[in-house]
Amino acid sequence: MASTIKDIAKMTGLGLATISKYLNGGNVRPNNKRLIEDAVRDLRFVPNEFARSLKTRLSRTVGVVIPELGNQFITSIITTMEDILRKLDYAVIVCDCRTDPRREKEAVTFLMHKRVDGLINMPTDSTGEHLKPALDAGIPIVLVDRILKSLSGRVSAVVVDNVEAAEKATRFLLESGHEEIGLILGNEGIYTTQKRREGFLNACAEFSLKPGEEMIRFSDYTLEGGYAQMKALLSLPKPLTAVFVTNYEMTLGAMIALNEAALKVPDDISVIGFDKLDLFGAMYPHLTLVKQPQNAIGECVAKLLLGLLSNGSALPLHQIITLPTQLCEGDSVRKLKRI
Amino acid sequence: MASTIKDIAKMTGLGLATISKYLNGGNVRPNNKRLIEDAVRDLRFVPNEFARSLKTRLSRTVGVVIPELGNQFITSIITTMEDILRKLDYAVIVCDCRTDPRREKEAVTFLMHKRVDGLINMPTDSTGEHLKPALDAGIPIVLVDRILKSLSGRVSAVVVDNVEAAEKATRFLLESGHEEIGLILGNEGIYTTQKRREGFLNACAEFSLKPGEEMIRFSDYTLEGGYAQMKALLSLPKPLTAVFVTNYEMTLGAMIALNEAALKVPDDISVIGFDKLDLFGAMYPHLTLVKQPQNAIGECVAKLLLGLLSNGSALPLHQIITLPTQLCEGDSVRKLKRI
DNA sequence: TTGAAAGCGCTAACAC
DNA sequence: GTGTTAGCGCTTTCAA
Repeated sequence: MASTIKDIAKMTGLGLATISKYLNGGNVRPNNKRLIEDAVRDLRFVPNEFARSLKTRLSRTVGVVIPELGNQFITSIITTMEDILRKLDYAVIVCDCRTDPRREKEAVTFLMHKRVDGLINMPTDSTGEHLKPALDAGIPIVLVDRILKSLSGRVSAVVVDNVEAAEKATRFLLESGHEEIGLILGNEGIYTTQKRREGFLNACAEFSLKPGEEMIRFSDYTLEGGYAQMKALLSLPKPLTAVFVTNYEMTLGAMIALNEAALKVPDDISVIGFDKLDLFGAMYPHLTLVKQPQNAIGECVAKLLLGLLSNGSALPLHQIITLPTQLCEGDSVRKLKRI
Repeated sequence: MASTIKDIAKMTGLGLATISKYLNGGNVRPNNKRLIEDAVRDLRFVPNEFARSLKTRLSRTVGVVIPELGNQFITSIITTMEDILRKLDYAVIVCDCRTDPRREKEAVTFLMHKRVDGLINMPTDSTGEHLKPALDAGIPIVLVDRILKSLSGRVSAVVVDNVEAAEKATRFLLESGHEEIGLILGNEGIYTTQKRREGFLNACAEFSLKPGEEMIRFSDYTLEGGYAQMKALLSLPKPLTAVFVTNYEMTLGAMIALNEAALKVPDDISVIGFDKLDLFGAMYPHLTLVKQPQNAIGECVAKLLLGLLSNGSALPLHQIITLPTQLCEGDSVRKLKRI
């Protein structure tokens, strides 16, 4: 049987309140402090979180709802967040909703039943409907990588500047003289997809270019998807001189498709990829790529939520943090003309 | 303020016990059942898990301790488990210990403080020291993909038949006439690495072959690692005719290295990879590979734990479940001789 | 600074 | 089948 503060009270002769106070960082007489510490050690006392939670109504637990665990961007963010949160004694409950809005809604309900103190969500459902119950219950929410207009001002969010990222990458290709540029995007309708598409089109417009719809491929942010769409791009009547792939998995897939087609990068085709500089930077040719600050994103999300959680009953000041991306130049883009 | 069963008692005129009983699946008079159901709906009653846990000493939560989130084998298993467990109302707390035994031990302590009902662990520490406290506390444990001899009989485990898997793959290469076979393994000292190495050597011995140490490369189960070790293998004085890569990420890395070296599979070199049939099966050439039953592993783990959890106070019957792998033949192995 | 006492919301004897 | 009651182990007034 595990020991309780009652046992400590008995052992030290002190009252429950004193012990509880000390355990929660309050001031007690040095002598009593020693007494309690000794008893805690001797009895191997560990506070019962159930009782504590029942009283405080706080679980020291946060829920994370994501579309898919098997994605390096998502897992790297979770790893960072989890690290920070666990250090502060917050447990992280992960719910993979498999890009299914119904499952996503269920996950939110589930986490509310588990009485999480806060919610982190990379939304699949773009209506934000699934978060309403949590919002009504006053549970602080931080969105990751995606913004939900319908929830504006009621949740915090951390995103990167997707439009600028795509503009920079596309502009780099255009300035190198490329005009036949393929674009491989994620799921249509998703925030990042829209923004990256927007950035791509912006840059093209700057150069008075209007890429055909067949050059802009929607996919699903998976390796298989990137592979398939790259194949599709290669089978286009008018050959591309360059391609911009907008996440890590799809970049990998696209590279595999290029290798299979025996196309040399950048001689036969130029490529700009996404994320995992350490990896793509180690390969030859070094891939030119858009690098998202994944660690910073995870940190921001964790700290934003922590801020909201410690905010007490004061009404939360929700913010949207936009982080910059970096265009890391490698050797995968051929200069078709002098810049 | 959330409603409680007291509110339901007031509203229905029933006693607390009746309501609690009904809520936990007990029998009540049909009329009262209706009464309670109506009240639950009207009051939007949700049982307070804190109070329930305090009383039952059960958290309906399980902890998962893994070496790394960014690994497809691990995340696919977690996804499957999480799905099954959540359906039964178990929350899954994930702790990524980054292949660090110290962090792993901390994770176990953390999860015990959170009072998880059970523990799932893909151990980094091969002594099993980190699990002792949980074992002493009587927390059911299921090991994934690795066995800890020191904990024999005190924990359950789900593994695949790694020796046989490596034997089959290696034998396939040998029977095709290959004699210069490279092997890319995971971290030295890890269970799966040892077993797969053993299987490889077994098969070689059957053919009276003793591969040089330089052909057996230890790595770390990452894409980067597979890439680097493939490069190393390619720089060996005596060229290989085949290579066997023992996980998904390293297979991907090895393929990239081969592509960079402009080596054609299987003409220049034969390859047997690991996992993700859907992916490697879509690529050309179709990779011949060892396929682990990832979903079945996740299912077994979840069900094994569930079994232990519902076992009540009866002393648990721990078992080791060994699942078979499959050798899926593609076009990536060249026949050097008629079989 | 300390201690007594109330109570968080639920479950589970136990008596009816 | 139902209701009364006594906790589970903690925090937190409040008075000393």
